[in-house]
Amino acid sequence: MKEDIAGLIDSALTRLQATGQLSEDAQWSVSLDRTRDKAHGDLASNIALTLAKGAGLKPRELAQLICDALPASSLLDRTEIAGPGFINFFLTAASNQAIVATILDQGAAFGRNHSGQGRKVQVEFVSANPTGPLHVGHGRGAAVGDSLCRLLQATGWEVSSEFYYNDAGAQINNLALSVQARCLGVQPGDAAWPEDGYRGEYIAELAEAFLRKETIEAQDRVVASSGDANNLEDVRAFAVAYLRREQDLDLKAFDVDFDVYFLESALYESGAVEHTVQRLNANGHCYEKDGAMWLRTTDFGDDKDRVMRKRDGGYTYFLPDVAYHLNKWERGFERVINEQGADHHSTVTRVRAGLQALEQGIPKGWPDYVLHQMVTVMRDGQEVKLSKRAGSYVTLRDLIDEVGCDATRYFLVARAPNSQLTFDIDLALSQSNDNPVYYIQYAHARACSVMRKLDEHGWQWHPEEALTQLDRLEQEHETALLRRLDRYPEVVANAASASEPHTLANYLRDLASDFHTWYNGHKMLVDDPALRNARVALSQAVRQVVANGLDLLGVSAPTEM
RNA sequence: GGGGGUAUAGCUCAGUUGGAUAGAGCAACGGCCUUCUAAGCCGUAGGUCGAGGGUUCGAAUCCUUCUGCCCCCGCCA
Repeated sequence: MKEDIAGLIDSALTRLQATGQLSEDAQWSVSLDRTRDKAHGDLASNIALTLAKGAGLKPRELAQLICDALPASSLLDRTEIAGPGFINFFLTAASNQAIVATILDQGAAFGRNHSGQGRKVQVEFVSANPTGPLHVGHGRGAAVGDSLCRLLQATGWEVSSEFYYNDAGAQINNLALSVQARCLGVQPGDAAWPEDGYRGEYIAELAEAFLRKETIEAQDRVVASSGDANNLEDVRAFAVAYLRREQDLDLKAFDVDFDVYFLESALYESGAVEHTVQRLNANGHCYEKDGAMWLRTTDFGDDKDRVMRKRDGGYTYFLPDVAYHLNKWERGFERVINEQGADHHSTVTRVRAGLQALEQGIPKGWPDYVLHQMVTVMRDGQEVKLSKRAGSYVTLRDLIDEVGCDATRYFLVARAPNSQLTFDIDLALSQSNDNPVYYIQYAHARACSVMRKLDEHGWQWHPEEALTQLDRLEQEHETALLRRLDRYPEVVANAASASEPHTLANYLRDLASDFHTWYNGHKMLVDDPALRNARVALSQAVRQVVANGLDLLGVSAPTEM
């Protein structure tokens, strides 16, 4: 639709060039905006404003010339020149109504496109180390990352989702020591409790399971406990498997899964870390200082150089990070999106710098990052800071158990990643019009309910006939709804390319609102068969778009509530 | 001190990538259920878009300075 109108403007301008009213070397790219105010028509262009100066004309005069030169089109009802020189386009009712046919025809495919052209993209998200249950921040990462995957898939990319975790570093050692202490009856606060030990209740549960010699099956491993608390290696292996399984279950309850689980330890085993060091060294970007080996990341935009190999001979996390991303590049992902908490933002420049230092032809701004800000959980107007099991933070599981998967996902994905998020438990729980999740789902359920009622009346809906009767959709509320539906493909495309799933959440809320307004004001199941057919068709089109959109957010679309 | 993010209605937040009179929801107030689900709808009220300067036909949006809040600045991840 938009392209069609843009094409008309284009030919008008070319015509003006031919008649000499516009200079031969004038250049333009037609921008068309959907209008905010329906008094301004359906689409508006500022083309006359941008070209007026070069043409030596007043914007409104040029606008008039363009309008006069527009080719005739059945799409266009009329044009108006408004304000400083905008051209407003009023579409014919028929061209607005046609969207219903498109939606019913394309069904679940409506809104999807092929702009990704099957190119490979990887989305890495959550990537929590197995040292405890997932917290709300991981939940935000999971909701945003998973929705991003769905959006990229919907726009023609070949998507691989990945979870990276460290199963061997200092934090894991700390975990093992904490579990071991619990096994030996030592509690947080005791003199023998390890420094910086994990104090949560789950450590005690883990210790008990270890002593009971349980066998743990996680997504990527099976580990049987030896029950020997003196063997720290046994404890470590068991603890990692135990917490991996717990995180798996949390993610499953959140309806999120991953194509690949990638272990940091694998980078050591395969020699990738060593290879990366050699490569950086060979390129002359390293130096020794204070007994450590440094990478001169300042050569690549970092604000200070970074240690790669510690004084004790071990590597910092930075080096495996670089090796890991090199590995991603070698796997052929021309696009990689890392979804992480904003507290990791300092790694962005560092990793990119490390990749540049490899001199492998990796693009400067690669990979992409989506960083989400902190989540605050509120209940009864008070900030909730702790969960009993985790000790120091609110777990994702707490939220899912309390408000459900749908509401949790929606709330965590409905805000711009880059803004701090307040998760209001009372709001997420409320089954009222306060709650946008139910508001949107209710729109879907209502449309389904209409079909059931239709059946109860003994009526049939005739889709093919309906498509010839769409001209009966002439109410103002119906026009608004049609215009809204028409926007959906652009919303999906934009949410995917800008990595902003929240814009889709907002759209769905607006769509639901338009639908409820219409539903409340106009009866669908009227006696007039043509009108009834047309309205049911519109209702079904809305149902389809709501279902398609919710699916991209990972939220269910119930048929009744 | 340095870096990043952010600041929009009393509250939670949008704002179609620079467009026309800045929008929703909640909270407040007033209406609508013998009619397809009231988990809904309609109306009223609410603003110096943190502050100053700049860029241009046009700025909440871009640049700059300042202020507040959040995050990071480890040979932890």
